[in-house]
Amino acid sequence: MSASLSNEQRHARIWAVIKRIPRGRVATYGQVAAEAGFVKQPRLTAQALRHAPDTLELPWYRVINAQGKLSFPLDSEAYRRARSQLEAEGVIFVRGKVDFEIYRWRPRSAAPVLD
DNA sequence: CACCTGACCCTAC
DNA sequence: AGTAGGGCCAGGT
Repeated sequence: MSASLSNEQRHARIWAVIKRIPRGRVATYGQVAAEAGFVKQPRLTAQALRHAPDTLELPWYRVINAQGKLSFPLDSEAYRRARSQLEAEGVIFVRGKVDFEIYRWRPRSAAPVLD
């Protein structure tokens, strides 16, 4: 991907992807990055989220790590807010984890996997 | 320029 | 299931 993109441009692209995650679905940091055109750069998603202004009202809680868990300390406010939001949308946690088979976001624009 | 760190990921063990 | 180490890329010091 172009290395001449500014951070704001990169963040904006990632924010746009996050906005597309539907209610009751989740996506991983790596998935979001790849969807925005930044393969193997999951940390870019984390960075974009960290810099995201609240006014954007992004569904940040729908972005979880590749293990199906929330990337926050269990006793943090962020964890509680994210988890209750997801549960309010119907996402079920089993032993602190989300089942990707059920809740993973599958964007239509994704490259078709022909087997 | 050389580390160090991160709302990460993957593969072992 | 939990931990360890390496990989990855961008920013900060």
